[in-house]
Amino acid sequence: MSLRIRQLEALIAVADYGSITAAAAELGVSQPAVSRLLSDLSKELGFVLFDRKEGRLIPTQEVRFIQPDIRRVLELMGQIKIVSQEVNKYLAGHIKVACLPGFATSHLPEVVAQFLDARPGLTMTIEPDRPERILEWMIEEQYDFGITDGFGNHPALDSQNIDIRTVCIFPDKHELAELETISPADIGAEKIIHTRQDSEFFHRLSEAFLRADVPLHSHIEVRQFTAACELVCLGAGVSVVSELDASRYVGKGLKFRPFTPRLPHRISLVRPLIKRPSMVTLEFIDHFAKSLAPFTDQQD
Amino acid sequence: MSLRIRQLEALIAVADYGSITAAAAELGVSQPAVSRLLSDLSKELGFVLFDRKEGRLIPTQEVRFIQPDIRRVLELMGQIKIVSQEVNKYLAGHIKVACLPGFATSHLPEVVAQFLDARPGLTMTIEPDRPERILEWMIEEQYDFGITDGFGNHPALDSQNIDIRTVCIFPDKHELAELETISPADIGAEKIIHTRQDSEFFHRLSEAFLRADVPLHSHIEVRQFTAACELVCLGAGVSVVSELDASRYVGKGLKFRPFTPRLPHRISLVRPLIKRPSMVTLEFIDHFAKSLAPFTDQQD
DNA sequence: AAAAACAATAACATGATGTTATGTATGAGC
DNA sequence: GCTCATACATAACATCATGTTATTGTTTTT
Repeated sequence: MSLRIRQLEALIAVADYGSITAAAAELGVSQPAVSRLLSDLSKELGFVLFDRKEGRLIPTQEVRFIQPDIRRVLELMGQIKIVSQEVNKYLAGHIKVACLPGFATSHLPEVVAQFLDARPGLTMTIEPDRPERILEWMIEEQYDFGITDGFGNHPALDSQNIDIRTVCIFPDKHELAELETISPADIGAEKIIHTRQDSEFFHRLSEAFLRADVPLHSHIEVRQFTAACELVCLGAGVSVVSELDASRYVGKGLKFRPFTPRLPHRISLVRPLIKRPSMVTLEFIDHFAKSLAPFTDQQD
Repeated sequence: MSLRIRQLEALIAVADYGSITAAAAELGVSQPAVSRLLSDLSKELGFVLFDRKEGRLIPTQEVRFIQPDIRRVLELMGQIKIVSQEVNKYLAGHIKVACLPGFATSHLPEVVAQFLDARPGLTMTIEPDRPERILEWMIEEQYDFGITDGFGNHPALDSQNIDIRTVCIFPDKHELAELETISPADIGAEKIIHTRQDSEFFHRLSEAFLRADVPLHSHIEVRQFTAACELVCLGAGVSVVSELDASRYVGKGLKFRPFTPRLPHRISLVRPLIKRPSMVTLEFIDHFAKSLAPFTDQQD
């Protein structure tokens, strides 16, 4: 038995309009077309579909019994069409993003919210974790897009590096505010809050101090720039962090100035090479990269 | 845009089997048929459906996004087919029955239960009410089948009368048990429990007493035979009721013997004439009529 | 590098679904 | 009860969807 969508549409239209002619008009086809759709359907189902009563066609009990299911089918078909078109317009779908914990709480939410706002059918998953896990996930193609620390290259990944400007942050009333830019020598006497000793960024920072022949008074070690910002606000010391994080704390207890030498903080936007990305994923990656533009000098 | 069921079936089959060839085998068609169904669908939807990975076809994000809806549609279509076939075998559907309150609690439930047992998809509504309302409902075609007191005829109704044998009931230990049949003279001294004075059955009963020149000692007036049975069990008197009801109380405190003269209790099985009945409704009416056979002498 | 498996394309048959033209039944009005 | 208007069914045919087989092109495996 082969029930066809068209037959079901005809059935419902006739049930709703009470006449084959009216149903045909509604469906935008000729009356005989509907006539035959119904007679075919009736033959296939094996029972009478309508009774005439005072000129109107009334569905039989049997039809009434299957009508709800039929309506659901038609409704779902319509929904599939709509959703497909939206997917097509890059509006619907689902994107899984893995990122560093810092991004999950500070910059990413706004970007995501804005992106989703314009795309009603779209949903996203944001999963924060350590850089190594993020790379693993990307290689295993568990996620569509990853935001992590700068790294070299991987044959299975398409990565795009972005260098975020870093700045020196200090408490609101600190006299460092009088300087245009801040160098290691300017903060040689300060208590320094910095990222983990084994991090690539701390390595470059201490190297800069070394070259300037300035001691680096390590005071507190944190994992995230955000934590450094909080501590600086509380007057615990000064730090060098990405402008991305610093700018969010302006007016909340800290100020910042450019740091020299430039020690850009490199992050990588990563996606699996093998897995063909959906259109909307590529759009989102692009959108995210653009959101970082105000904090970059150059891009590669 | 015209999504066709066949295309969706092909999509799901390929997604499930990971290969066009396997999907074609599953669908029972040739490989090129599936190939083209997919390429057509892809064109209509406007996005790529599958990626190759290690020889397997993996659905794209877009497809994964609409896959649940598609599966539901196919599932529902299957269900519609099955239900239609069951309706066809008189197994599924819905029947609305209106009946006298007496039937709703005593005889009808067993008949309905047995009927439904053999027809898993079938459901029923049982609505008890007064005879006049039942007729109204039938004329308004609100119900498929009515069980009511005997009545003449109505141009809008198809009715079938059934005469149920009536018997005299009395408490278990009553000496009436020694008689083969019971006549008005035998119970002239008893307290009589009977239906309402304005009921047709009471009219005929009192007429029988009158002809036998026996006084009828009206003791309690009830609306239903069942109530009379309960009262007789409690020793409140004797009564004449349909054998249908009496037989249900045997061993529960009463006995019965045939009553002479015969005062058959006439009930009518009614259905709307205009409304074409479903197959299963006709089956049920027939089934119900047969269930009354043990309690009838003749039928008309 | 060759063989095997798989998918795409072409050419064609058939069925589903549309059309127009026409016949038939049914309700409304006289 | 007759006639007309309306609605539905049927017939003949056009077109598109969907199937087939034959063949070619691509991957995967050996």
